[in-house]
Amino acid sequence: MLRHGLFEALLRTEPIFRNKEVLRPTYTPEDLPHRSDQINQLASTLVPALRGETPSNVFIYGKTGTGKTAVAKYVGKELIEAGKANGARVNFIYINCEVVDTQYRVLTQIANALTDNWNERIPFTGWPTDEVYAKLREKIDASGGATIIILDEIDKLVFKAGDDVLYNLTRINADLSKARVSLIGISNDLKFTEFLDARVTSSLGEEEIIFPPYDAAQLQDILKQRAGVAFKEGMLENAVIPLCAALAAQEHGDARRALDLLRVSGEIAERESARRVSEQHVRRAQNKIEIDRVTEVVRTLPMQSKLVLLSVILGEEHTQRKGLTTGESYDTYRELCKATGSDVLTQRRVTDLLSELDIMGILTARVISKGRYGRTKEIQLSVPAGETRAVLCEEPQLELACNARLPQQKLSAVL
DNA sequence: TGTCCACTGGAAGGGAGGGCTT
DNA sequence: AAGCCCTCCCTTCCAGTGGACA
Repeated sequence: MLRHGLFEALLRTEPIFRNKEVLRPTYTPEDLPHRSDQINQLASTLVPALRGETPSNVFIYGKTGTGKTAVAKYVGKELIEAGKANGARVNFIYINCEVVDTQYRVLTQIANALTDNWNERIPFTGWPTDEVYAKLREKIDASGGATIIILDEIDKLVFKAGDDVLYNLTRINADLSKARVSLIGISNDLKFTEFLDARVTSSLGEEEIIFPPYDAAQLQDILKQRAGVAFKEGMLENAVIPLCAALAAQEHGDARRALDLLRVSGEIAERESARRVSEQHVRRAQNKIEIDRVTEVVRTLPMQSKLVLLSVILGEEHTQRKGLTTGESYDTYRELCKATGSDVLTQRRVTDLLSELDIMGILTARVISKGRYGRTKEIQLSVPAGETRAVLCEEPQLELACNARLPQQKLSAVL
């Protein structure tokens, strides 16, 4: 039967958002509060591009959600404008190395960004790498002026493909006659520089810009600025923005997190047809974001890790207490493997899988000594059992064990 | 005080699978 | 196609250990 007025009822409720898009991480705002130092620093490093000189390469470092990408894109946009106004040719190419993560793809991406003509594009596979490099050189030279290349999440590229690309790109100026290239590397992980050739490190790090985390007050400013555009007038209770800022400040001052919180709070309020967004909505949003994160992590776990995790959940259920020993969870795991027809790994391997789950924050495992009764790890689930179990149940192989459970007596005999 | 439990976690190495070169 | 190397996942082996208990 059709429910009449299903959408009418929803449409009648006053919308809370004016423009939700400005709260999304992909949005680059016109104005970046508390980042003027970094903007100026980057701009003054790049300004030689407008004078026909070669700008230094720049390395940008900062934790997630500190505005690195936004600042780089913002300065890029301004630079192109200034170039047009002053008759200087400036190319600005943004590459996210999490997506474009091999030498071939990076070079192709840059070359194709400099081509308007579809027929001249380099195919996504097929060419020898040195030929791509030669073509790229030719295109950069043909385009002339300055070409600024942003390599975002550059650590991902180095881990995946090594530093050959960076080595080649940092030396490309020597092979150019009419044009100049400078690189901006962005990373939230400093460790990756250990894997770089010393020549690449010194060349890439000619200039360094550090993005410190935002504190709670700065996050409030950011939220206020965006909330003004995102929400309709008077839709936020006074406590909402300070709370979002405080919660995000606890998590290493991540602006992305703060904006997510605000957006999800609004969505929850809207779904409930609430008149305004309240503190309660923020708390619920915090909870929802955390559960979504866990759900995503658990869903993408390899099969054996899922088995180990499920055996911890089942083990806690059956023993009716928090905190299992390694031996207990391994016994449950073995039963579970038999019940699902999976391979049984050794205890040694399972301890490693447990440690991995510990590092991911899905459970906590700490070494305790029970004296006479040996030394072991005490393993506790640190995520909601119900939701986690529901995600594990999605796996066809685990569905039965998850829902129908293991044979009761068999398990209790073991435990 | 020494014993001994139930492990921990390092080291070394096997083998499957993918990618690259020849 | 063959050979080689690398990475990942895993096993086997084993020395080491905190602290309750005799």
